[in-house]
Amino acid sequence: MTYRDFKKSVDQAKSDLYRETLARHPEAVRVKKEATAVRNLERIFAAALKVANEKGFAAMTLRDLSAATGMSMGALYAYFSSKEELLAMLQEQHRSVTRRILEQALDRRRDPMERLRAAVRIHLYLSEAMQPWFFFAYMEARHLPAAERKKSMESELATEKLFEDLMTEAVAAGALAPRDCRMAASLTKAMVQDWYLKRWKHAGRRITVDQYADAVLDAVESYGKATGH
Amino acid sequence: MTYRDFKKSVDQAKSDLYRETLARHPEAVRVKKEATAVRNLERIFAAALKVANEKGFAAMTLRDLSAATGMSMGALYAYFSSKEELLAMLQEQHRSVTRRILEQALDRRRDPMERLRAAVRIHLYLSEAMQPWFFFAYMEARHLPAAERKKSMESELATEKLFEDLMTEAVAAGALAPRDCRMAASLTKAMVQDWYLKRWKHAGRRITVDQYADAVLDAVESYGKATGH
DNA sequence: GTCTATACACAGATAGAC
DNA sequence: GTCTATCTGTGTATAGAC
Repeated sequence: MTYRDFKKSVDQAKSDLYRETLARHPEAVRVKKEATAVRNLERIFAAALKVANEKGFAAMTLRDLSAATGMSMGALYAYFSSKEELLAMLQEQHRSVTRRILEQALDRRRDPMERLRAAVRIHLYLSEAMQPWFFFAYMEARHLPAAERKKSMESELATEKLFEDLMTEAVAAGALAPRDCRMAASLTKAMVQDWYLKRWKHAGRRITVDQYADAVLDAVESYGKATGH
Repeated sequence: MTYRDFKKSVDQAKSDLYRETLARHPEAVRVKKEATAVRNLERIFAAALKVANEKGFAAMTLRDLSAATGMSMGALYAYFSSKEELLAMLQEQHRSVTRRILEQALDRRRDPMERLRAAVRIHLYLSEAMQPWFFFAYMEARHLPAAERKKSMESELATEKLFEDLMTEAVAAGALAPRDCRMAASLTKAMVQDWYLKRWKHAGRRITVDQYADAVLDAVESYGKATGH
């Protein structure tokens, strides 16, 4: 699979997700007509990510958001009841998309090494298709209230655990040499995250996500083939 | 060299650095007695890093800072003329420490592979000794005005370029197999940064900086020994 | 549903006593 | 040098007309 194929399937799934978010926050979104609500939520989320990723969520004022969406502040408050709730909605939507896409992508594969490669690749592809979301979730995690922050940490550790388990399986199957799989997974995660945290750098070097995925997988496999001391 | 040895030399250099910062901002710091100025700048910087790394610099109010330092707001303003200038002072001090320590540590070594190992290790040690500074510089870089942000990006790219050049030298000397050294340096930087960005995770696993450095260098060397396809 | 106008709180910054 | 008291702008949030 290449990034092009992947992106199509993600784009299709997107509008469903807005309907889900509406269903999850019935008390917050006061707008009743679903079509209107979905369209405006999309505008609000897109504008919020754009502005917040430039100057930070705390520094983004609701007047900024009003200007960026073309909606009045009064209208904005029909879609969330406080700025903090907007933050929670953004984080939650991000987590649910990530979970869903990763799960369904790994479903059909069996070979451990193939599953490991797919997990890394899909994670990179998804972060490319939804870069603003991933960047936002990473940078704003510490501004969440305790309960939300915990969810965010767990979600991150789950990804890492997935890498670790797949590596352990690959070792058991003889596809990788014995290693500290938890450390290997941690280092892999760091390389994957750099893709969306430093996008300007990679873009300036004209690196595509496919090339980056190849490089990361190459690093993982050569680390796993050499003998640890 | 281990982390213990390294930390001593850094601690010694620290008070010099406050005197330097004072010299660089004569118009901002109105306090004339050097000993007082150094002592209070130290308190202010430590408190600012602590609070800002918890809730973000934008969300930290000067009243927070006043409470954390035990100084009044009036007193704080004797050490900087605006919150934005405090931000610039913090970033600048971070950059100058990093530059100085890295340069002096690489001075005496000649063998390319040894220099590469030292560069990675020293970078990790320094980020450990000054974790709050590194975390702060990374997370707050995008809130800087354009000119400051440019300096910050250049400083980061310089570190990466150092890794790249040392890898290129190591390849030329036959110590590493031919590879895309820029990509290898980029991946290495990502692993190094993860050490101070996700400290809670590594601390929870009881990983020491020495162990982490070994793992990263192990990854770099096995990547550099396998033949790229 | 969306707008304009406004309430109220709290931020950064300073003046002037000590 | 440091404090307390205060000024002024701007932020979040809402009320009520359309």
